[in-house]
Amino acid sequence: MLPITDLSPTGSLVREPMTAEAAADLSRAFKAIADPGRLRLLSLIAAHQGGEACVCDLTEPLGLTQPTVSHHLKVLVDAGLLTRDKRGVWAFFAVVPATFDRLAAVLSSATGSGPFASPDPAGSRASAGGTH
Amino acid sequence: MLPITDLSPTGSLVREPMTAEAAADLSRAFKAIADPGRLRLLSLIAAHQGGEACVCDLTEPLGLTQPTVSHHLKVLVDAGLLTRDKRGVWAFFAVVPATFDRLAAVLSSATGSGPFASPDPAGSRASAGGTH
DNA sequence: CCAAGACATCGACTTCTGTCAATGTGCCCG
DNA sequence: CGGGCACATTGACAGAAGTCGATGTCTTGG
Repeated sequence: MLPITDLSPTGSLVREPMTAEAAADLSRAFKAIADPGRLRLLSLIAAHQGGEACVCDLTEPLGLTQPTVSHHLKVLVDAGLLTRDKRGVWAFFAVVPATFDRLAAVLSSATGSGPFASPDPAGSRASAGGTH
Repeated sequence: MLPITDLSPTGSLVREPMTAEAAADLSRAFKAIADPGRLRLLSLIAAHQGGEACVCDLTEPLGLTQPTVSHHLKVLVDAGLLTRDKRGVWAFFAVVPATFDRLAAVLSSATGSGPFASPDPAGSRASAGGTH
């Protein structure tokens, strides 16, 4: 129900492996995007008039039924990637750029200082092999 | 088997919705990251000595069996997120920053010019509601 | 107040995914 | 050359996820 508590809960883990809790939170967010239909939904909504769209605008171009589209939209809203705004009979959905940025920051950290950054890209192979 | 053909196959779709093929490619990449164990694996490898680690270094901190860890590593290698380098009896895995950057670029495009960018964040609501 | 439209929810089904035990493969040391 | 070690593969299973038809809820228009 809650979108995402914290996408980088462990700022001190820059040089330490991610905790199981942090990994679970992150995986919840990435699972929401790891679906072809939902990716197309996000793209369709972003490319739509005014950056928002209702369900009836998305059902046909996706080739999925209305309940399925509604289900995917709920997943995206729960993940904090979309906002739902019900006006009259229609429900308008719009992207939340901040959430995308936070996820992007985690991934781009591979070449920066995040959880996927290599402290020593090439060197100190003295103890390579670890405890063996 | 092939890592990822192209993470942004449709550069011209900046203002057009993503194609089904592009969405399928992207979802394959994100599915690889959308798992708590694999996220921790990536983090563990990046934080390890020299930015690389073998299976035996990862089994115990993850709390998963060796076949399961090996399976996850294969998924990550197939997605182009890790490289495998077999030296002697050990197989060393290292992160591929370029792949992370490409995925991050797709997500950060929500506030830029990518597939998730809103052409008109607030305005031109004249035709809001589309065909209704 | 009733009918119609837009969307959400439910129930059921199929497929995908993560996990493990058991086994196979290749390398190294004695 | 034979035994042990690191890792990959296989087969089987439980749980999760995507999809649809049917139905419920709410709003608007007549």
